[in-house]
Amino acid sequence: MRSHGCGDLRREVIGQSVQLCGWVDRRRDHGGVIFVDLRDRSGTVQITVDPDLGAEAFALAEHLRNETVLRVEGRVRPRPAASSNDRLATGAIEVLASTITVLNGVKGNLPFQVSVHDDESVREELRLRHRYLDLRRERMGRNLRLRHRTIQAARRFLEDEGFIEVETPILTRSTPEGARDYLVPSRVNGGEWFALPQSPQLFKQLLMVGGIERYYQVARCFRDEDLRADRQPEFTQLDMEMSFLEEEQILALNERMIAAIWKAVKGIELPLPFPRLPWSEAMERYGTDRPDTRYGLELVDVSDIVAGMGFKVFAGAVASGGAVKVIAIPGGNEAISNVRIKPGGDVFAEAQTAGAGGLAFIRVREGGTIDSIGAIKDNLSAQRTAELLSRTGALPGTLLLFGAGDTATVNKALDRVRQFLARELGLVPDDRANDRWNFLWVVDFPMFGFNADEDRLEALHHPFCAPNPDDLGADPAAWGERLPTARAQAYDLVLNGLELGGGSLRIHDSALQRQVLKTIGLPPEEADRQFGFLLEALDLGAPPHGGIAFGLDRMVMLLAGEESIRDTIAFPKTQQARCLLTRAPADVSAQQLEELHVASTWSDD
RNA sequence: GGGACUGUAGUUCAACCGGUUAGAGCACCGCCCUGUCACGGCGGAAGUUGCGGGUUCGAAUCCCGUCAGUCCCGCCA
Repeated sequence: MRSHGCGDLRREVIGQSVQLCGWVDRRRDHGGVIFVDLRDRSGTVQITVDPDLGAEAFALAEHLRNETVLRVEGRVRPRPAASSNDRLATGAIEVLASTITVLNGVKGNLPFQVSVHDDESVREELRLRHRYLDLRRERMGRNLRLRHRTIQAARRFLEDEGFIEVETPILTRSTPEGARDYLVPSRVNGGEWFALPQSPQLFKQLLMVGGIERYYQVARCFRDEDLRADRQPEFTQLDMEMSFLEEEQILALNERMIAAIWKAVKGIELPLPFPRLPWSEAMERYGTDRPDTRYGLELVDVSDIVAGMGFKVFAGAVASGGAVKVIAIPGGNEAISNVRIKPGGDVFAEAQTAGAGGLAFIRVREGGTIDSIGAIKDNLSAQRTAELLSRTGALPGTLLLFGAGDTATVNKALDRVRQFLARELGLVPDDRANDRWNFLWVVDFPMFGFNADEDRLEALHHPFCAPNPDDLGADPAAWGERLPTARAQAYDLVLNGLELGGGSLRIHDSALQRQVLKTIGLPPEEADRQFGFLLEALDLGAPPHGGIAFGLDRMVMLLAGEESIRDTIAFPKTQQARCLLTRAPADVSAQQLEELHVASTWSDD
C-alpha cells in the first residue's frame, strides 16, 4: 500500500516514485498549486499537487478536508531553494502527486483540531470521548512511544539480568487489608467472587517458592478507590521479585535498572548509587516518607526548647506527647506577609488542609530580636529565643513558621507548607536537567502504623514485609512483643518528592508470617483461611526473597513531563472512574445478572 | 462522603457593575489566488450560553438545584 513513511523522506530518495498513506494534516490551496501536509506516525511531508501534472488529483485535492485518509502516489523532488523549510525534517523535499486516493473521509465537524501544528489545549472531556483522535495528536503519540521505550528499556535490562516475565492471574481471591477490591461474580460457583488483583504480590512470592528466582511483569493492578491525577482504578506496575538477594543487592540492581531506563529514554547518565535515607530521618527532617530533597526548608524539632514555656499552644503540644517543629525561611520576612500566614491566607490554607489549626510565626530581626504575636513574644525568654535562633540557624530576615500539635499532624502540615513555599519562592527547579532528577531511597520503614479508626496496628507496606532481624531478635518467643515496633526491611524509591516504587524483603518463615498476621489483628484461624496457601508454601522450601514494584504510569508521567498519568495511558478513566469513550461502566441485562446469581440493590435515591 | 474551580458556535476563548442583535481566531461552506508551509484575500453559515428552577422591567452574568470534567481532602497496605 505504501513504500515509505511520510516523515522518513529525505534528499536521498529524490527522483524516486513513492507511495504514501496518511492523514491530511493541513492543506494550503494557492489556486494554481495545492500543498497538502500528509501525516503518518513517522511525521509529515509536503505533497504538492499541480494541475498540469494530474488534473484528477488536483480536482480531488481542492476539496480535501483535514484528517481525510489518503494514499498518494508521486515522485520525490527537491523543493525550489527559496521554498526549502528547515524547520521540517522533510523540508528539503516534496512529493509531486500523480495519483491521490481517498481511503476514508471525515463526515461532519471534527470534535477538535488534530494537526501537529495545533497545540491548543482541548477540554479533557472531549479528548477522552474521542480518544482515537487525541491519540493521533503529537502529544499523546509521543507519550505512548515514550511509555513503550520505557518498558522496552526495562525488559532489555531485566532480560540481561536473567529475569523472566511471568503472567499472574487477573481473576484471583479477595484478601483483607489494603484497598477496596474490584469483584467479579462467579457464574460456575454461584455466590462466590473473584477479585481483581491490587497487585501480584502473593503470586510473585509463590513464583519464588516455585524456583523462578527472578521474575518480572508489566502487571495491571486494580484498586477501587477514589481517583487523583496520579491514580487510576486500573494502573500498571513494573513488578519484580527475586530470590537469594540481600536488601542492598536489590537496591543496587534496581538503581541500575532505573539508570538504564533514564539512559535509554532521556539519554541521561544518572549518578549511582542513589542516596539512602532512613524513614525516621525523613520524617524528622521533612515530615514525610517521600521527601523532595532538591531544596532545603527542612523541619527542625524545637519541642525541647519550647517545652514548659508560657505559650500554651507550644507547651501543651509537647506536654501531651506531640511536637513543635519549625521551618526557617531565609528572606521569609520579605517574601511572606503576615496576611498569608494568618487565617484566610494561602500559606495558612495549606497547613489547614493538612489538619493543622494554624501556623505560629516568628520574624527574626537585626541583633537577635524577634517579632511575633504578643502571646509568643511575651512568653519567650531571651534564653529560649537564643536557642531557637541557634538551632534553626536563623539570620536576620528569616521567617520561622511553627507547627504544634500531635507529631503526625505537625509533620503533615509542615510538609505541605514546605512544598508550597518551595514552589512559591521558586526553589523547585522546573527544568529536569541531569542533576534535577533527584532519586532517593527511603529505607528502614516501620513494620506497622497505628490505625486510630480501627484501633489496631496495620502493615505500613503490606503484611508480607520481613522485619529487620536486628529489631526482632533471635528468640521467637519475643516476636510478639518486639514486632510492633520493629523496622521492616522495606524501601521506597522517591523521585523529586514522588513515590516511584517500593518493595521489601519478604517473610519466608511461616511462624513469623503468622505472627505478623496476628499483629495486624488477624486471628490464626482467619489467617489460615485467607492465607493458608501462602503459609503452606512457606513451609515447603520457600527461599529468602524480596522484590519491588514501580508505578509505571507515574514513571512515564515524570519522564514525559506530564502532570497526570491519564496522559500516559491510551484509554484512561475520568475521576468518576468512567470511560467516556465506551461509556463504561454500564447496565447489563437482567439475564446476565441472573446467570451470575447476582441481584442489584442499587436505587437512584 | 466533603471542599474548590470550570462549562458560551464544531473547537479555543471574549462579552466590564445585570442592559442594544452574545463577539473573535481556527475549523466548516462558497469565491479568488502557482511556492506556501499556522499561506493569504473576500464573503457566508454556525449559539437551548451544560440542564432545570428562581430573583429581576431585563440573566451568559445574581441565587438554588442538578449533570459533566478537573484539582484537592477523606480514602488509596
